[in-house]
Amino acid sequence: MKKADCKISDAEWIVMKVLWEEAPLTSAKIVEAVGSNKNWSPKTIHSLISRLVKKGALGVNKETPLYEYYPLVDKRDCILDETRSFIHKVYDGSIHLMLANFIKEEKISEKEIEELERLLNKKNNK
Amino acid sequence: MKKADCKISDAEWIVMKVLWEEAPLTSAKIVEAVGSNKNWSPKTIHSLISRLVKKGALGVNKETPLYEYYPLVDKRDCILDETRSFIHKVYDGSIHLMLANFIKEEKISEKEIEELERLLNKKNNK
DNA sequence: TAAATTGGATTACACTTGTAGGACGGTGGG
DNA sequence: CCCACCGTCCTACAAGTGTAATCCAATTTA
Repeated sequence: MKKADCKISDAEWIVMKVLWEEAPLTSAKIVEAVGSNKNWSPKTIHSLISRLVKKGALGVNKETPLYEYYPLVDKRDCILDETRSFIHKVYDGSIHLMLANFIKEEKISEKEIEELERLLNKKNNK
Repeated sequence: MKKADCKISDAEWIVMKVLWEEAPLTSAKIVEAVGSNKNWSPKTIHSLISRLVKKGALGVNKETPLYEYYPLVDKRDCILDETRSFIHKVYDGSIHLMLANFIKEEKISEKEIEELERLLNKKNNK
């Protein structure tokens, strides 16, 4: 699981999330898992899988009769990357600005607020 | 200032941020403002400006000898859009998951933590 | 005033992305 | 045993992006 430069596009993320949830999977399984929330032709999903393999984000086990695919990049790393580039683009890199804006703009339930407060507290005491 | 579908690319965001900061500006001014943090040819910046005009994200005042450009889309709306699509891609739309992850992963100073707590509090009491 | 620079419009060009389709060979059902 | 369908690999193709260059007219500069 390398960090690598995982440049994963929007559509590809959907496939990756499936594999991060459960792996290895055959392409049929992936198609099935994705199918529920996206209306793509299986061909499209195959394309995405191939691209991800070529990019080095997915690995393939060719021993099995039907190839099995599994992630080669770490989900956490990809999330961090994606997050950083988002924050950089929109907030000029200011995490603080971003969090503040979020808390202000988005509707969060009271329970969630309490949990976030708890998290902040834990962080503060560390 | 319409909300419109502001599909602004990474590079274009840099230009928009300049104009949201101060407008209207001539292209020379924009080039100058961008120049400091990006190493683009002025030509590149002109291209971006034109695209933004074509997209309807920027307006032009052609009365002045040198055209003056200004935003037609609201910054806040664009941020919200961008944010939503980020959260949807990475966190399946869960704002809460996202905030929690942030607080966990990123290094935030103690002062910032306190301010965030203050914000959360205000939100909670509202 | 002639030359050099700049601004705006148009064009360029390779790469990525979304979204498949076609060819070919293996597998499963009748 | 033969055919239809699925998985793989390759190809396609238009739109969007990053990153300019060209052409022409206006403007600044020597």
